[in-house]
Amino acid sequence: MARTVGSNGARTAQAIRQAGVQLIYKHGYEAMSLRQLAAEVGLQSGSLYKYFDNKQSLLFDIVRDHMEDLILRAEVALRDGKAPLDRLKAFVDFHLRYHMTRNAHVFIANMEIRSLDEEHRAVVVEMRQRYEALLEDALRTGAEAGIFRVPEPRVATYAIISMLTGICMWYRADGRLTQDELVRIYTDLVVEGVALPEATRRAAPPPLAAVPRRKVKA
Amino acid sequence: MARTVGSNGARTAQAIRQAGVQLIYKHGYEAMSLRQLAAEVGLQSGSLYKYFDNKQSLLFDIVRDHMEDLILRAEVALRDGKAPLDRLKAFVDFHLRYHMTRNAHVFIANMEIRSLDEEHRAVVVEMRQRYEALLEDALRTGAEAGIFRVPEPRVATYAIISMLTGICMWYRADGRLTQDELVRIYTDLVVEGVALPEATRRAAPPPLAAVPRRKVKA
DNA sequence: TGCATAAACAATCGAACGTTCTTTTTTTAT
DNA sequence: ATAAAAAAAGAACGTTCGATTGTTTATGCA
Repeated sequence: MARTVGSNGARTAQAIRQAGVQLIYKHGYEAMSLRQLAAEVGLQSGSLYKYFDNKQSLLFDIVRDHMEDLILRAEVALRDGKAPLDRLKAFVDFHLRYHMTRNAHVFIANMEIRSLDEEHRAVVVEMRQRYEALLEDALRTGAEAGIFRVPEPRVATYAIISMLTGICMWYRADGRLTQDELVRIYTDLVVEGVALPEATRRAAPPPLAAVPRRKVKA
Repeated sequence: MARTVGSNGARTAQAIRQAGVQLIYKHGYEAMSLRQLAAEVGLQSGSLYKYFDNKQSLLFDIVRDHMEDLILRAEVALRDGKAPLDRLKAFVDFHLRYHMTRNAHVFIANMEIRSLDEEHRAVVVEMRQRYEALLEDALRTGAEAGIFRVPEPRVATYAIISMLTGICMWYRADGRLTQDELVRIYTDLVVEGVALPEATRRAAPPPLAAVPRRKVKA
């Protein structure tokens, strides 16, 4: 056998990418062998090299593409960013939903940075900083406007992003809570943690709408 | 050569453990080779097997010991736990300082769980749940007492722990902010995010003392 | 229909891996 | 002083890894 019937380069490339994401997610980059990956898409390991230069560049491609997508969508989500509080809420909403949906990609982008060599890592780190700046800017302008209590926007950015990103460690689509409910819970946590009471009461009546808040006590 | 002058089993075991932590932290468990580890402590790779059964059990020993230490110290820190708010603050304080100090251990325990085989992983997961329960209990009792606004203690636990643990991704001992300052910042974030306004104002005047709070505006 | 090209196979390379075993040297205890 | 025990060396093992190469087959276009 050589070229197999119905084979198609674009489709195979796609399959390799998808299987690669899943395998790296499950076993880690180092632990995933190219033979394993090849078997997953029904190829011999050597054939993979039609689709990437080497194992390292496969990882980089996956991470870079993911980061590009993340930044692009985030910028869209915050585009008509008016008040800092709105941008903060939009960021939380976007980040959470994205991380709930792209579980594997996100995990890889966060955990396998160390497996990238110097130059590739530098690129990804720079992209991540660009992404983080979206939140940090909102926090900083909010603090300067006197509606956020954020003495250290950089630290708060790290803290909030860590908190939100953590959801991809345990979220399951068939879990007890819906995406909307989770977004609600996290948004409350973040907004209450960051915004001055006056700001929230003035700017946003009851934060979203549906799920009853402050059921406890009165 | 065979046994080297001044060699000592206990000391070597210690050195192996330490070097193992550093190498796994830097390169990941899969990426760390035993030859690399052996070279780090000045041994031949085969000689390592005097000190562990195999690579897997080295990882497990490191993670297990760390988790035991973590839980033990946490229980001590929360021992005289009175009010939920005090226990919450104590947890934040402890968790942060521990994670700032034991950077590498913490990172390994969090990231290399996937590299453990079934039985070992089950043990570690169980320990982690025991640790998480310390925070979850505080949140739950606080919510039931009506001083916390926490509709989902389990989710809030994940969120808070993720946020706090994230500090070991960027904290450096020689950084701009001191441990005390960081503890202050994070504590404010968490307490404000979780406690009802009445509770904080009544129970805790100005949370700690030193660093000026709410400098922004009035 | 014929042909260039794309797609995949099949075999193989050297290096590195975890692990085992035997031997040698040092230390310790008698 | 001597024997037992401890500590490490060092060689070798079977495997697996990422990567390379040459070949074969299917496809799409002229």
